[in-house]
Amino acid sequence: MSAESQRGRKPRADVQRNRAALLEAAQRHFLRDGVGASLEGVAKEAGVGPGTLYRHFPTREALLAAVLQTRSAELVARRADIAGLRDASERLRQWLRAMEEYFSAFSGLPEPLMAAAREQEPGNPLTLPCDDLIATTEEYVRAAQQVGHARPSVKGYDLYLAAVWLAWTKGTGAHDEEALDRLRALIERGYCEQGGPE
Amino acid sequence: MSAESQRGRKPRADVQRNRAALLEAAQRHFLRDGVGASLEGVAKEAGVGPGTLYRHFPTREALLAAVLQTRSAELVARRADIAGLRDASERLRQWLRAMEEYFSAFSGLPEPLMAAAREQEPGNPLTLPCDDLIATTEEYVRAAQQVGHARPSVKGYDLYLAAVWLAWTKGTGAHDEEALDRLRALIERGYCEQGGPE
DNA sequence: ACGAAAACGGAGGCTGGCTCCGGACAAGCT
DNA sequence: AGCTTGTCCGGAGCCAGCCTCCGTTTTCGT
Repeated sequence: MSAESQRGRKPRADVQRNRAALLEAAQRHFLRDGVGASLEGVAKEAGVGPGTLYRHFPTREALLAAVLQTRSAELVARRADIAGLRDASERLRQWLRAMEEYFSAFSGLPEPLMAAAREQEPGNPLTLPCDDLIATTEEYVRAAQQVGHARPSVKGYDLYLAAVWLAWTKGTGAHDEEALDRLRALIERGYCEQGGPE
Repeated sequence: MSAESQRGRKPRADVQRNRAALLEAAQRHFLRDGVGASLEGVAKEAGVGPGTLYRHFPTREALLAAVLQTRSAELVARRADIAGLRDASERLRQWLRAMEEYFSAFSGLPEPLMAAAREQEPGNPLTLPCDDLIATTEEYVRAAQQVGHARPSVKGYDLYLAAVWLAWTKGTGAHDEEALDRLRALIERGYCEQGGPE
């Protein structure tokens, strides 16, 4: 645990303080203005200069990944809830909903998510967490397939993309909840074995 | 037809020339750099100043809408081809493909498309053409429903959103053609009546 | 050919991203 | 405590792109 923090010299106090302040300010700005929020504004609100921000987080994606890391507690909580469900198909459905909500945290989040999924070399700090989510989705899909509730041709990646889509539509397009429900139903009929949920 | 061009005074020659040059330059830039291309660059390539560009097209969306208008010949050609098909479900399928390809013309096009679908007041120049496409989709959907090839609960708007999604995924995410095919199949199973295309 | 109306176009203000380096400051040693 | 050293801070500054305003130029009608 603390073995890593002792490697090399020592962790300076102001570094941790600034990092925490930046993360908090960034989260607030992302919540209010979306992922395109002004980084200068974030730095100002955190009480540091732009240089400090860019040293801690060289790119917007790096900052975003760190903030998302902070919020990942949501997802692990959801996974715990999901584990209690009996039906594998219900677990898959709830997992997709959990991802969709997670991706809806900040307006404009789906774009960098897609960009991260594209890159093979992890120059993008979002790539690793995304691959992790895709792998998790794949597990849920496999379980649902084994009980005959998901078509064999469906991949975890497909449903991950579908979750990103729903989040994107929610944030970008019509905020019509009816339309979103129809879209979710459409996706579900698309991956379920003949006949769908009913 | 020409009644409008004679109303008031007359259309100046340089206006038409500049407008045409702007449209051509804009199309080239959008093709190369996506919809976020530098408008200053467009103006420079068209051989006019920024002021001229903004007088002709007050916003980026207005320019985009005009360029898209230019390209709509594609779509009407596709509609003519589609009209020759026997099966209503095949017509719907082809129409969705046609929209998907049309929306893939410029990288980043899906975002303004979604933004346009959201607004009710047509301050956005893209809103009208989009509503037109949605209405057309609705027609194809109705026809497919009447021969029992599409579920009654599906709306034209849903499949329009799906087409935008596919274009977005193609442009933004993995360029994996296999994955796109799986996504298309998923959508299709989602809107078809029990059993899907096979 | 001339005058008025319309259009041009570039200078310039503004915002936000990103860099670079002189100065400050914390950690450890004596 | 005081010093040394290396890290870290932070703002001045540069660049790119958006958009506007107004003096100048072009065009059309007579």
